[in-house]
Amino acid sequence: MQKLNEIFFYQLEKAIKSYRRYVQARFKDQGFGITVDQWLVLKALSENAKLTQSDLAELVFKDKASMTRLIELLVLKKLVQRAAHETSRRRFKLTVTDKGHELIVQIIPLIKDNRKHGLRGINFAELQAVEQILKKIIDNCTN
Amino acid sequence: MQKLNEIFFYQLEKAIKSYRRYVQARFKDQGFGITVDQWLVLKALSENAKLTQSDLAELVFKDKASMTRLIELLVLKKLVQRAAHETSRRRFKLTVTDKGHELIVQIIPLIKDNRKHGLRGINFAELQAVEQILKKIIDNCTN
DNA sequence: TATCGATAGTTGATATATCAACTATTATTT
DNA sequence: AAATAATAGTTGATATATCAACTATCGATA
Repeated sequence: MQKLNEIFFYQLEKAIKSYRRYVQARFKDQGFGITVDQWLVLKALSENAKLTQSDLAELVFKDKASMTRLIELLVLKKLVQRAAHETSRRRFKLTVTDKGHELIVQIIPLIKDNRKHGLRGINFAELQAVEQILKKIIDNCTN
Repeated sequence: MQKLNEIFFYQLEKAIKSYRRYVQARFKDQGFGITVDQWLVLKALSENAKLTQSDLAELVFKDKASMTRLIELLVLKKLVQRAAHETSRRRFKLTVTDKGHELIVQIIPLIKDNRKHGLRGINFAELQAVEQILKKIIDNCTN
């Protein structure tokens, strides 16, 4: 496997970081005052209101402490609301506010465009193939 | 391109983060008191002594300020030495110390094993194919 | 060679991530 | 039911990243 495996993970890192930077820069350009991670959490919450902070942490690969603070920021920005949970007093009920939903609607075209831009010149079959390999890597590293 | 492109970058992020965590955990287990980024910088320096701090920053996708501090840490750990540059008074001459070289020698088997582990079940052709696609993404996001 | 823009690196402020220790609550076991 | 384990989330300490403003030096050019 020669030298390729030496640079493979490097390229992997470079690809995702380039994409993140590109996305973050466009968020900023277009006046969306949130980070990529905040966006991911907001989106996840809007799709499933039952997610706990721990779930969200796992979802974006951070720990619970980081999630506490990330959500604090979303609340400060009035994009998410924290309220008492119906059944558990340990948990919180996290709800996307109207302002949050508005932001989602406004940002989605940009998100779609970002993906399109990042994947320009790559066809569906290729994408599928890469995804399978990414899954193998994830599996290798988490078991 | 259906839903796949929605999750593609997510998988990409998950793959590299899983790998990083795996590597960092093994560094810790085996008593190597450095971070993955510190390792990358150390390795790069050992292979090319002429690299400036700015070069190194670019190499590991950080800014110059971060690199200043990362190198401070490598110096504190006595793995790298900073000295006056022969020709330019703006630059520093960064040298891997004996202790640094020793660490490199000791850590390399682990590095190789990590790569092997992370890429288990993936053949060379697949790896090449993925790499081509990663290059496209990098190109798309940096131009 | 004097001027001026570019470059190498640092610093302080701020943002964010991570770890360990902790509280409060809920679930499980005996 | 009481004891214990597991879970959800927070906090403080620390590590690291990023940004903008800055100093010093170098290189190009007029």
